[in-house]
Parts: sequence; structure tokens; C-alpha cells
Amino acid sequence: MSLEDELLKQRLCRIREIEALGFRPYGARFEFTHEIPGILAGYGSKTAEELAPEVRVRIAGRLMTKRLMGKAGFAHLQQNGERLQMYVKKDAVGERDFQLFQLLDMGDIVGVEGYLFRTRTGELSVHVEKLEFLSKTLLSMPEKFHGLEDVEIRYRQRYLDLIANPEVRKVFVTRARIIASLRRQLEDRGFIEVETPMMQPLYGGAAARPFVTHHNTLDIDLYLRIAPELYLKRLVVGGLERVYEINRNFRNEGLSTHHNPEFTMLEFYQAYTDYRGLMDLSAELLAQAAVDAAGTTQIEYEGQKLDFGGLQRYSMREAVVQFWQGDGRPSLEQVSDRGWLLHHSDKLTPGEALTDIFERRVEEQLIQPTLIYDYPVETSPLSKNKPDDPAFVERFEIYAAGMEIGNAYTELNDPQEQRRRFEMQLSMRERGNEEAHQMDEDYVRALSYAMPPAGGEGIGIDRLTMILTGSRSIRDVILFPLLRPEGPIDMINLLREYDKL
RNA sequence: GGGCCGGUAGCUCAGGUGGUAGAGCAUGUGCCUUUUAAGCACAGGGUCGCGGGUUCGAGUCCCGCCCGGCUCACCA
Repeated sequence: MSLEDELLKQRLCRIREIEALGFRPYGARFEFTHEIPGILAGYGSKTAEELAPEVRVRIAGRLMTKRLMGKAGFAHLQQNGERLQMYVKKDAVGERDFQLFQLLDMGDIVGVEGYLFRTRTGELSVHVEKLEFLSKTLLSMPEKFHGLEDVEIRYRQRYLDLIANPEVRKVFVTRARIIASLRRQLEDRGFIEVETPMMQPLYGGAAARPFVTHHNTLDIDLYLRIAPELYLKRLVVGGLERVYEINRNFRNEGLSTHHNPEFTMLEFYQAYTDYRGLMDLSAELLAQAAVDAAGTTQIEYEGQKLDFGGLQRYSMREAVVQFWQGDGRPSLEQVSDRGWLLHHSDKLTPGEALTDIFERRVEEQLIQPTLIYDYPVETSPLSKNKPDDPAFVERFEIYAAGMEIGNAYTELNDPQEQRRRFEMQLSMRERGNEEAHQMDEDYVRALSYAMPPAGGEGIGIDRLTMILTGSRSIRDVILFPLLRPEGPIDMINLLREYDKL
């Protein structure tokens, strides 16, 4: 018999022993008086004398350590990522509860009642007087000292990662704080949250390849959305002048430390403003999100100090000049010159070439939070032209730590111009650009009912969370990142086999 | 998809040049009523990712495949 089987069998047998003592192996409701983090916060600095008169507590948690010494023992209970020690003495808990204590495995969930005290070595602990059994683990916990290191198991069995590695829990708590911060800030400014279709008959709002799915009754193919943009702007037409959505987008592309096929975006639209207005709003949103997540706008990421207290601003052409590495740094005139641009890229138009050069030579240099504005019209089919330079549009992206984390523009609200843009995208599609935009006729129809001038922006929640939590990989900020399915697990067979016992 | 690295006990990891698979934690038994990576003694536990090949003999060398990580390409 393998060890794993043996451990499982041992624990299944132990269920009978727990029952024989009069406990339920999968217990019921437990009325607690305190939670462990609260006890540590409230009494962690109290001396032994200050713990008198007795502070009585009833707490529950998962058993993480156990040191049995004959007729007494110590153990740690973990709850919400924090641990409190308990001292279980036979004289204090009685024969039956002490037998239960002896039977406990690491990972079992128990409740205890007793009073707070400090041990001889000074650790705040519960002097236990009563034990209750709440839930039985059948499988062994990760090793107590190193925790769970195997990244594959960490991602596949995130519950184990959360139990064994308290810092992982902190990352996801911080992620929740970031989202709450952005939501609160937008609500405070009069934005309302909406939900728009994830399954769309036409996909749009970004340049990406979609996932396809099928609806049986209607017998139509649908695309998982690559962006909510076109629906949110329909709502602006309809008079929802400040709307936002925080939800998933799906892009059928490669995986990397910066890309997961499903990822979370905040998108918001504000009527009667433009990209200049959004630049200021972005700076405020990010600074406050940093403070809410990390307590400061000074963020350390990968050994670099990032300051979210303000955003540097460069036009795309300025950025190419400013951040050019090595020989041949161009002048501002050159980055506006068709010949120079086409000579430095194999793209077909000056605008695509400029974007290509920017992405290749500049993007990864943008460590400090930076706004890059004024994009070529070819790569921005939904943004409004600059009045004095129609080859460019009023668009900016936000970069930090070499990653794009935001994208915003003055929304194109001229249906005639939008029609021409879609036609330009269709011709790019015909030339082989699979990611060029589809024609969305209802969207053009919506614009034909007049959309107020508006600014719109998307912020990548996963990447922002990476930066604000010091995470190297996007998989470390997504609870269940996409992985290939694992092989046979064989849990059901084992349980079925030992059900006879 | 390409390149590099990894997969050995439930967990964390060792295993020059090929020669009967190891440690710590965890598990079992015994001792131990303020320990804390508790301690002491003894014991059990392995499809060395999978499949071929070379060899008298493969965890180790060769080939193919699976899973993961990093990286490049693609992308946000």
C-alpha cells in the first residue's frame, strides 16, 4: 500500500474513533466569541498581568501545528491567515477532550473554549478548557516549515496555497482592496456600475482574437467578449453619462507572465469630457488605489521605486525620442516623417510603423507610471481625431513597470467618421490583419442618434494588482489561472474503495 | 510554436564518472503536563513524470511524449 493510501485509510479510521468519543467528524454550527486576527490585534501586546481578569474566548480554526507532550500539548489554530497557539492540558480539558486532542491531525478544523494567557516563553495562547470537533481532513497538509512551493500545485490547488502561504492570501486581499478602491472612487464621482454582455454576436472594442461558443436553441455562434467598450458607449448614447464595468475580457491568445486568456478590466465612460480630463482622473484613481492597497504612492516593484503620486506625460512621438536606446536617436521631425518611419519598421503605414517602433523600443523602458498620448489613427479605430492633426487621435495609454496598464481616449462620436474607420479596419482585415476590427452596424446606428462628447478608459486590474502587490507573474494575482487540465486524480476511487471500512 | 530549466516518499529537497534509492518534516508505536522548525528511541512509507532504446545492469546515458516554470514570438 502506498503511503498516501495509508494516510487516507488512517484518517478514515480515525473518523470512527472521533465518533466513538461522542464527537461529530463533520461538526455543525459553532458560536464563536472572537476571531483569531482580532485576538492578536486586541491582546497581542498585553502582558501576562494585563490579561487578568481572565479573557474568555471561543474560537475556531484549522490545526496547523501540534506538539504533544504526554498529558499536555500545544497546537496552533489558523484563521483568516493568522495563527494563535493553544495549550491543552489533560487536567484542564478532561479525559474525553484530551483523547480527542491526541487524535487530531494537522489540517483538522476544531473549535476551542478557554481563556487567554502567556506561556513561559511569552507567546499569547489560549488555555483550553473545552474542545469541539468541526471538520476532518483526509489528506496531509503541506510541510510546515517550507510551506507549499510547487507552483503547479499552488495554481491547481489554490486552496492549499492559501492555507500554507499567508502572503498569497494577502495578495488577494489587496486585490479586493484595489477593486473596492476604484469602485468607491468612481461611485463618489457619480459613476454607476453596469454589466454588459459577455457573449456577443459581434466582437469589438479591441484588437484581439476571440473565443467562440455556441447557443443551442438560437443555433448561433457567439463570441466571448474581448472588450465591453461598444456596449458601454451605447449606454452613454442612452443617457447613462457616467458608467463603468469591472469584469472579465477573454482573448484567445498566448499565455505569459503578463497575459492570461481571461483577465479583469475596469472600463469607464464619462460624457462631456475628453482625454485630457481622463488624464487627470487617471492620476487621481491610481494614486488613491496605491494608497488603499499599499498605504503609500511609493511602490517598490522588482527592485524599482515607482511613484504613483503623479504620472509622467509624453506624446508617443516624444517618447520615441526620449526613451530611444543606443545609436540613431531620431529627432521630433524624423518621428513625424513618413520616410523615416517606414524605413525603421516593416509596417505598411507611417502610423502603424510609429506604433511598432514605440512598442519595440520604448514600452519596456517605461518603468515609472507614465502617460503616453496622441496615437496614430490606424491603430485606434474608436478614438476621435486631433482637430489640428487628423492622422493622430486623442488617445493615451498608461504604462508602469514596462507594462501597459491602461488605455483611454476621447470617444469618436461622429457616425460618418466611425463608418470610415470601420471601413479602414475592414481593408486592414483583407490585407491579413486578423485582429482588425469588425464592422458593427448597430454601433454606428447608435452613434447616429448622437452620443455626447465623451472620454472612455480601461484599466487592467490584474496588472495593476501585480504592481501594487509586488507579483512577478499575472498567475500570482489570479486565483485560478488557466492551466492545461491535470491528469487523473483518483480521489473518487480511493474514497469509494475505503467507504467499505 | 521556438529556446533554456525542472518533475525522486504526503511535503521540502539530496542523489560526481551507470552498480541493491536517501535526509528533514509529516505518519505509526513507546516515553514526556509551558512547548514552539519541541525532544528521545524504534518502525512503516517509492511506477525516481510516461513510453521506448543502449547496456550484464539506467534515477543517472540516448530518443519520443506529458505536465510545469522562465524566456522569445503574439498580445493588454
